[in-house]
Amino acid sequence: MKKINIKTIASKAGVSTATVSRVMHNYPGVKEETKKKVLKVASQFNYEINAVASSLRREKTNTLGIIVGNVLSQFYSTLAKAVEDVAIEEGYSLILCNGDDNPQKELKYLRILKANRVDGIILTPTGKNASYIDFLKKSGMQIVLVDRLVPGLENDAVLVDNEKGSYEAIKYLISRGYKRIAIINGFPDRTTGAERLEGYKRALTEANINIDPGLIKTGNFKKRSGINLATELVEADPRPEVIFVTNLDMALGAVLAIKNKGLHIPRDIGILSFDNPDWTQITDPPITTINQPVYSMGNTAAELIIKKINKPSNYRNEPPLIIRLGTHLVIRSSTS
Amino acid sequence: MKKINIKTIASKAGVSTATVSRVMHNYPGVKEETKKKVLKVASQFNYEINAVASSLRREKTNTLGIIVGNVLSQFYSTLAKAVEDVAIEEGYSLILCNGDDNPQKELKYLRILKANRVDGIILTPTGKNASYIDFLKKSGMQIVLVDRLVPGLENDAVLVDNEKGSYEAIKYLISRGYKRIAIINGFPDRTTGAERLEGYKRALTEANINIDPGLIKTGNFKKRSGINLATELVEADPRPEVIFVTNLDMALGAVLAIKNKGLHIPRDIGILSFDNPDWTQITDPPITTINQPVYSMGNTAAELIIKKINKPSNYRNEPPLIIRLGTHLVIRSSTS
DNA sequence: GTGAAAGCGCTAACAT
DNA sequence: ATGTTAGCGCTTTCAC
Repeated sequence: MKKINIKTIASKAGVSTATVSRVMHNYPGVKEETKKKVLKVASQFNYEINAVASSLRREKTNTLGIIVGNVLSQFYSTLAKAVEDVAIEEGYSLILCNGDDNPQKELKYLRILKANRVDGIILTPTGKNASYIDFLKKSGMQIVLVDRLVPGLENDAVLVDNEKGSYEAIKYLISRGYKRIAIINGFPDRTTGAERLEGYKRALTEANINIDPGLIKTGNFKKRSGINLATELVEADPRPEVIFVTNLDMALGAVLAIKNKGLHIPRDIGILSFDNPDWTQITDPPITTINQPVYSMGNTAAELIIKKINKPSNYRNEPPLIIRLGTHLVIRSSTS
Repeated sequence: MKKINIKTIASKAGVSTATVSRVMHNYPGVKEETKKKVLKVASQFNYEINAVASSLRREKTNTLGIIVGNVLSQFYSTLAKAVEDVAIEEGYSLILCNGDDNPQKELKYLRILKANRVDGIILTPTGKNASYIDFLKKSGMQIVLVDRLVPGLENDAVLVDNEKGSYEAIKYLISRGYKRIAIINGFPDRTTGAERLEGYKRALTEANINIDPGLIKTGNFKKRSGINLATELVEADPRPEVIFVTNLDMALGAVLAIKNKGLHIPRDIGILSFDNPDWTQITDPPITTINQPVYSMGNTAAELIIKKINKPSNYRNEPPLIIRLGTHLVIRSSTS
């Protein structure tokens, strides 16, 4: 089948390529009759503007890139969906990249997205590539961070109030009589990790509970580390009364480890976790969680980046816009 | 900051643009010294080939499109991850589209991907746009279906043996003494729905159990319909002894509905579901599931499409390649 | 081993 | 209201 391009359509419709272009983009000032004629030919041939050529010429791709940790995690897939929903609404396509929370991979993807001249990048950063991100910004790329910040980089971001979320959760635990409260945290060099630990410490300190380094464990936000660290905690003597886990992948691991030891939640030990997908309702027992507005984060980030793309001048001399959304505690029966 | 393109690099390095192109693509036949010089300048400027221009010229974008139902569902996000893993390995980017199992949206996305001149499309089809998909194929687009087929369209596909998966599951239930076995199925016009129902019927028929239309419910693969249909089933008199649910989103709904009625699983009623994410291990009770090799499906589909892109002639006169992967039953305590 | 130049398909400024 | 045309940045053929 021979190639159909704007010239084909133009000649079949007896008009110039400029007119075809105008019609396809629904520009005003084309006679109704001409328009109809062109559209008819176009649909006859199932013609679509070649977005590659169009992007080259306009220096605009109408494409966004998103780099997430790993879409296998419900947190990130929700983020991706939220961004895609806005993108499609606004006429953008979305290139999906799984950075695996690996700084090298992140850098590789940033370069790929740059090469593809996406109009903007939404990034859940590892925290490591500040200088390259800065270079991208200087060369005109729009970037919005989600969930975390990059130390040493001033950039717009949409996040959750992690410190407060943690603080309130621990305060709740204390109010329920818990004293030996352990934490399984993720990477402390991720701002989420650092902030959640801060909230934990603040709540304990305010309640005059000693901060016991033996109760602070550091994992990598993955299930495996939840299993390992929960096992360590549970084997300690005395064991903690409750474990606060800073994301659900690790919490899943922790629950598995606890059950594996034959212990009962919450009678023998309690569990409280960040993140709140549907299925936490039907686990044994249903898990008390800190609900983050994940979809809203993605949505907000996408809307922000599109606004910035459309009117970069509005943001040029502004300080970085940091949007913090609130969390809320969902009390279920994994804490007594 | 002024724009850096191949000309900039060429002039700074004192060579022609052709040479820069050769170096950037690591073509042979460039003097080592020239190469070094060019690479040095390129890295100085953080230069990346403009993929948009390159794509236009080569008529190849090194981009794949994937249209999934909805990445919020673990099934689809796993698929997306599997495809992305292969894509990046092979030097492709991935455009993610959430078709929401809606034929109109699917068509819209197919057009967008066409406009973007992706090299191939991986699609979990709604089953509805056979003629447009056929047109795409005729205009040279590579397409691989995943999980389902499109009636009336001959196309390569990677799926699971749904009929057999269902059949074995029901046979297992019968062997455990269950007789009144209900099914909550998804869209019967999706091939997955149809095939899973077939397996259910075959197992019952073989065991000389009457097929009771009152025990066959049809939903839309979403949680809400799981809630509604399970409620209907549970309120019936006599109620079924076990419900076979054909995906996990609906099963989650069903579990919620059953608990809401104060019934105990599996004492009062059993549950068995397609799909097997990690968390089905820690639900109350852990759910007996039909494990599909979702990641392998995505992987296989991606590898296939890239092979087809690289050597379309190998596939030109072949009959459609239908790859069926096996499932296996994971017995847990939601069935007794 | 390297360079010159045409052209991929489109858009937008300008001309009519 | 519509047409003409230069040029976006790159790749590749052909020439040297």
